[in-house]
Amino acid sequence: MKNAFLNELQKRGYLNHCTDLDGLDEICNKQKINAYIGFDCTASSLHVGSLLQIMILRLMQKHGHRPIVLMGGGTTLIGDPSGKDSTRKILKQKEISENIKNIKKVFLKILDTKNKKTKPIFVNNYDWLSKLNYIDFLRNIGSQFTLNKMLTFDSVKLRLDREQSLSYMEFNYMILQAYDFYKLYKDKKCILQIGGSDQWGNIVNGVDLIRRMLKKDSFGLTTQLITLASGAKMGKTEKGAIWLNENLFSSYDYWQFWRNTDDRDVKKFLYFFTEIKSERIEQLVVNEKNINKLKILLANEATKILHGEIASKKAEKTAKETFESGGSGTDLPEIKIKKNDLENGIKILDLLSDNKIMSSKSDVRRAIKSSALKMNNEILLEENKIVQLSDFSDQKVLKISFGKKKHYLIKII
RNA sequence: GGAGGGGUACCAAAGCGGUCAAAUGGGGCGGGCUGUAAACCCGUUGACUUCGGUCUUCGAAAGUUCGAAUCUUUCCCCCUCCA
Repeated sequence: MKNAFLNELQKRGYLNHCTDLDGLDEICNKQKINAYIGFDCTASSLHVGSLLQIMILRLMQKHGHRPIVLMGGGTTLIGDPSGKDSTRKILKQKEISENIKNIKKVFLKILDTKNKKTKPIFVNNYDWLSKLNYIDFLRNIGSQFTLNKMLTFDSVKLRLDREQSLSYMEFNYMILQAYDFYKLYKDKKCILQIGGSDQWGNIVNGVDLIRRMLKKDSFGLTTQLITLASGAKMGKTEKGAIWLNENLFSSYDYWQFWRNTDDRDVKKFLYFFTEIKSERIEQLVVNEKNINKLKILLANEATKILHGEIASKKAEKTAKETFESGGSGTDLPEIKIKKNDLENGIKILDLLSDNKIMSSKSDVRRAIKSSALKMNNEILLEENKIVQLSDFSDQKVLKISFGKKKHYLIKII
C-alpha cells in the first residue's frame, strides 16, 4: 500500500476491514477525498468510545483529505439496532437537536477548521431523511434491497436469533444509513464511509446502493474495536461515561482518565489517541523503563488534542502538586461557599452532600467510618465535624480529599 | 386469538406471610499492598438519624391480614409454546 494516509491508518492500528483497500489506495494517491463518519446523537456529548473515529477525521485532515461529520439527527429518531440487545429509548426531536449543538462543539475543538481545503463539512441527515416521501422512497430505494439479504445482517440476525424483538422501525435503520451514504456521494462527492466495526453491515449496504443506483464505486472502512485489557468497554467506567464535552467532564478529570490507563493498554492508546509518530512510540515503549512516564505522556498528548495545550499543562501541574507533593493544584474541582454561611459553621455532612461531592449524608458517614475522608490531608473521623473558618489554610482554602484520588478545594467567596 | 412462565436494588439472580433494607455473584466505592497500574486481601454498597431508632423500596393500583416482596383482584409490560 502506497498511500500515506492509509498507511498510517494501518500502522496505528485503526484499520479493521475495508471493502476494497487496493482500490481506495489507488484513488487516495490520485486525489484528495471526502469521507464521512456518522455520529449518533443520543446523548448531549460523545464519549471516548467515539474518539477513535474522531482521531481518524483528524488524521484525514493531516493528509489533506476532507472529513464530513454526519450528525444522525434523523437516524437517532429511529435508533440503530447494531450491537444492541434491545430497542433504545426514543428521543424527542428537540432533545436531539440540542444534543447535536453540544456534540458539534467537540468537533470544532478537535478538528482543524481553518484550512479551507480540509475544513470539515457538517451535515445532519434529518435534513434529507425527514423530507422523504414514503412511496417514492420505497419505489426508488426500497426496491434495491432484498429482505433475504437484510435478514442475514448481524444487526438483524443476532436480535432474531436471540428472539429479542426488533421493530419494523429499527429494521429500516440500515436502509436509511445506506441512503445517507448515497446522498453524500451524490451531493458532497463523498466516496468513503468510515465507522466502527459494528457498522460494517450498514456501510456495505451503502456501497451497494451507490453501485446499483449510480453504477459508481465507493468505499467502506471500519475501525478496530477497542478492547481493554480488563475486558471492559472503552469509555464507560461505572462512575459514568468519559464525556468529551468539558461541562460534563473536566479537562483535569480527562487528563486523570488517561493517566490511570491500565499498563497493558498504554502502548495501544499511544497509537490510538496521540499523534506521536509511530517510530517514536516504538522507541519509547522499548526505552522508557518507567511506564508511569508514558502514562503522563499519554495523558498530556490526549488532553492536548481535545482541550488544548494550556489545559493539558495545567492538569499535569495540578496532578503533580496533588499526588507527588501532597499539596493541591489549581485545577482541582472547586466548591465555593459564602463567608456568611461559614460564620455559623457548616456541618461536614451538609457541606459534602449539598455540593454533590458525595451523594448523601449516609454516604459521607460511611466514608468517615472507613477513614476515607481527609481535610487538609488529615483523616477526618468525626462525623459531626463542623467546618469553620479556622479550618481553612490562610483563611482561604480548604482541601477535602475522598480516597486517594478525589480532591476538592473549598473556597470562600 | 388459545395455553403457560415471568417482572426483586446498578446488573444477574435467590426469597414466596413475620427473624427482609431483602441471600449470593458481578460491578461500584473505600481501605491494605503498590506505581494515581494490574492481581490479591479486607470493608462497604436505600434515605434520614439526637446512633435508640425512624421513613421509603421488590412492575402499577386496590384489597385480605396484627403483619405482605411473599396471599387475592384488576391493570401494564416481557418471554415461551400453539393458532
